[in-house]
Amino acid sequence: MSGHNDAIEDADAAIVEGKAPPSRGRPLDRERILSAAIDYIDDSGLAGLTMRRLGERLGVEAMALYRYVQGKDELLDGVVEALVDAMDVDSDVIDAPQDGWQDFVQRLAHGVRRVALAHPKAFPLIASRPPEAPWLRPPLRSLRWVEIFLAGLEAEGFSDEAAVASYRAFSSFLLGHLLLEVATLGADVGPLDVVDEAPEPEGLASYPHVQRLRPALSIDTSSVEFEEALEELLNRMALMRHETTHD
Amino acid sequence: MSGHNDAIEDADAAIVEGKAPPSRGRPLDRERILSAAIDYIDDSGLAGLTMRRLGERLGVEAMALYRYVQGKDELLDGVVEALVDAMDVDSDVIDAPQDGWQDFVQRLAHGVRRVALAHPKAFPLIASRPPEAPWLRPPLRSLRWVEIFLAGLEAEGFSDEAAVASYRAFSSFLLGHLLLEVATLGADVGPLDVVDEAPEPEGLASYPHVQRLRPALSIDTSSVEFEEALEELLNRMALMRHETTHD
DNA sequence: ACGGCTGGTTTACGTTGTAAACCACACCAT
DNA sequence: ATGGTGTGGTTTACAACGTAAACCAGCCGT
Repeated sequence: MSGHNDAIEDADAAIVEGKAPPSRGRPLDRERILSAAIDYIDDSGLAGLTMRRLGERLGVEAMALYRYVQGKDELLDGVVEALVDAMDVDSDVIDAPQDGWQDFVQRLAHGVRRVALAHPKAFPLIASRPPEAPWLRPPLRSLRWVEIFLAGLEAEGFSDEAAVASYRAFSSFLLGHLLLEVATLGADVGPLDVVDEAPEPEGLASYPHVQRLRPALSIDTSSVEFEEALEELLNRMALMRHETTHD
Repeated sequence: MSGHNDAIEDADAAIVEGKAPPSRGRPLDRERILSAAIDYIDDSGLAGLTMRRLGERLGVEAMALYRYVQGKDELLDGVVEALVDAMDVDSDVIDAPQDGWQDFVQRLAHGVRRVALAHPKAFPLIASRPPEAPWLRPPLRSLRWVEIFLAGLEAEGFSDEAAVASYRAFSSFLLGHLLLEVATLGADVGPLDVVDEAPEPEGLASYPHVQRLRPALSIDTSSVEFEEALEELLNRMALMRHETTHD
């Protein structure tokens, strides 16, 4: 299995001289745990993530994790929280100066997308765990984000209704699009583990259109489709803005 | 817990005269199992669904289920399959005569939505389980549907590209929108169980827009928002059609 | 030297999915 | 009637999971 267990025991015998603390290096903290969890999900799928295995990956016994995490649920919540944080780092939406709401929205969308694509197997968690506040929808689930979004739009003339409507349109667009993109990226979304490449859907022959268009139905890895859809959305938002704005 | 266990034992004693077979009525079949599973999820959440409990609900031991279902995974697949079937019954998309692709698409959308709202806690399964064919995306995951969709559009002048693009736009729209709708309906989406009503998100005070607009952020139970978004989509599809069509 | 904290391990238990063996009846040909 | 073969279920068993509870081992300031 591992082969570095012996290494650990070696250390166990060799700690006499260094200041080497028990298990490994620094004493483990919540952040290390969360990022280890994400790593694990990224390369072995959500289904395989288990307290014991996560512990093992960190060179520690499963129960050790419970000092930093309330339980598995809380750990998963922590994972989505971490992903969300990664998103705003990745979209520069907090500090970077924005020119116009379109730029802002675009930046946001791309930031979220980058993270989604970077962690295809973890992303669905965002959609599948209930947010802290029920009216806070994935993937924009942090209060800060929603605030920035709404404030940003209103600062540029969106009415309350227009801003809220835009928020909804934006988040549902992003969620749907990214979930589908991510799903065709080898994700095993959900409780199930990797399902090895379905051989050839039975009875394909009786569905001529599907059969003929099959290659086209696979998602393109390029971002062109996303780009176009996003463009659409921006237009739509622009319309919303003028429908109810009063400047 | 139940109190009809005794009833069963009564029957056990009383089977002498009737032809009453062992456990209960007819001898259990896959369909009964699946619909029991859906019922269970509907009123106790996906997380609580367990082979033993499902068996119990059917008046049978857990292992009995394995005669009709390969395992839990296969059972969950069965559940989504059942839901998808329910959708096409519910949207009359197979037999009912359609007048124009817009009507067709609208029917489809509403059929899917009805099922989603009828089973808010089960619907996310559709999004979370990998489809038989990887290019077959939720929520339109049956070959038949995709075929009908594509064929329907092409019959009315959509080019291959336009039809495929429409298919994608449609499914990602539907998925995103419904997932969000369903999520704010008391669903416990995913592996976690019901999380009891978050008390009041901490630090709400520092997010004025969010705070002020909070009621508006909750989804409206009416279908107006869905209707509008769908309308948007139809317009967009109409554009796609003429962009690449050649008649 | 010593009580207490910190960070971890051990042990233990209940619950889950499921393999394997087992059983009871119904049905049928002999 | 008599045995053989399904069919539809139960029993038993086990490994893996999440996690509570008790238990260490060093380090700390006094």
